Amino acid sequence: MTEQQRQSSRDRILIAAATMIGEDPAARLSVRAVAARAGVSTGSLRFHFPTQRELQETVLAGIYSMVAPDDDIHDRSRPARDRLVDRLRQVLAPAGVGEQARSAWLKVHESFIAERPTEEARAAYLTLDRAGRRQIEAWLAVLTDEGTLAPGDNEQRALFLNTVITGLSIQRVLPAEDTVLTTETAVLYAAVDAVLGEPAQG
Amino acid sequence: MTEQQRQSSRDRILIAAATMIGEDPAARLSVRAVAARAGVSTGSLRFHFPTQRELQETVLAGIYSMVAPDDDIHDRSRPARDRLVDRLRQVLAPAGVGEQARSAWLKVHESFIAERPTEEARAAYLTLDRAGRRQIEAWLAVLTDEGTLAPGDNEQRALFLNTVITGLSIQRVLPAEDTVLTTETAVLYAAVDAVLGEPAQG
DNA sequence: GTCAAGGTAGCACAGTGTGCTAGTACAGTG
DNA sequence: CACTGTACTAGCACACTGTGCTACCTTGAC
Repeated sequence: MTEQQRQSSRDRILIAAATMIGEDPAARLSVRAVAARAGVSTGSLRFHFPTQRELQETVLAGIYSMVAPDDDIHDRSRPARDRLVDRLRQVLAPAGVGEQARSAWLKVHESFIAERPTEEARAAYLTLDRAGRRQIEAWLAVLTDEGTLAPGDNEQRALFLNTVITGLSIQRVLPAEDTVLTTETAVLYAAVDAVLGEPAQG
Repeated sequence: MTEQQRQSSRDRILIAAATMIGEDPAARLSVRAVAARAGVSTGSLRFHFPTQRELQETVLAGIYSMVAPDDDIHDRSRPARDRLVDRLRQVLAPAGVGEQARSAWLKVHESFIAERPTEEARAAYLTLDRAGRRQIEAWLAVLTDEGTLAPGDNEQRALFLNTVITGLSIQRVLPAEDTVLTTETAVLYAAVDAVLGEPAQG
């Protein structure tokens, strides 16, 4: 039962933390709060997650790993902003978190920045980047079609959202106070609300 | 001597805090540390600066005003969005363009990403980053005071704008189709409009 | 003199993250 | 069977954090 116990305890912590984030995206995820919520001692929590940062990053990774199906953008039963945020999260997901994010970025840096990139590398990046923007544009088109998003320059909007995504992914690599976990969701919604024309308010 | 006492005590605190920042830009400016350094009790510090944030902002404002006067943000003869965009451009300026941007980024990369950063480096970046956000927040406060910007969570708004700035500065380094400059302005205005609550449309 | 402010000192409280130790359950091994 | 090492848990202790509160002391006005 050791294995089951280990899983169940670690999972209980993660579930508790994720739930707390779900209830309040700005939740602090403090040691004692999460431990109490999970019905676990602080020591046990420390055992599974040696540092608080580690816990928060794991939770964040968990949120992003819940992949939604591609056609999720069409699901009108959910608010458009939620759907769009989910899609953007999917774009952001490969960036990873913590150490993973760092090594992922190192590759990008190596290929496109460190040495003045070759024309070939440049072209490769451009098509990749353009593909990302087109993808975002496609999602926006869906929302426009269903009337949720006012007709307008979706290319421009996609460009804007893409910039926000880029900023967020870099902030995952650079040092941060607590994990981006608490702030990232807020920023994503702010960006989406800006595009959807709703009052941008945190 | 009341006036002199008040000034000297308040000033001693500010001087102590500024000195600590000078010695170590990553200083945390905690209540007890500053109080001890200024030769003052924590209670006295609390009296002059009811909240710790207030102290930190005052110190930062003092430092910033020496470096760069930001009068332009007050110029009501120009639209608020233009003024704010200008200020953000100023933040973005040190990032440079083209080759300059590349080498500037290389330094950041070297210090904070390439090697897993030391705790010291981490802290240094954090205070730098925080200072930037506070600066943006200060500008937003001006707009709130003059009634242009609806009262709200300016900290959150600053966080959002900061993310956009980060994204733009990286996009200056990464390969781009045409000059980023044409699209950059549009993105900046989109972000600013999002914060100002105007219909976000380029 | 009396009184009220303005300012100071310093403790108390509720938090925070992390380290440490004692104890438990269980697998593997003699 | 006993023994041992490992995985895990519980819970306290420590050194911090920011803030509220009370007691005390000047100092100036009346």
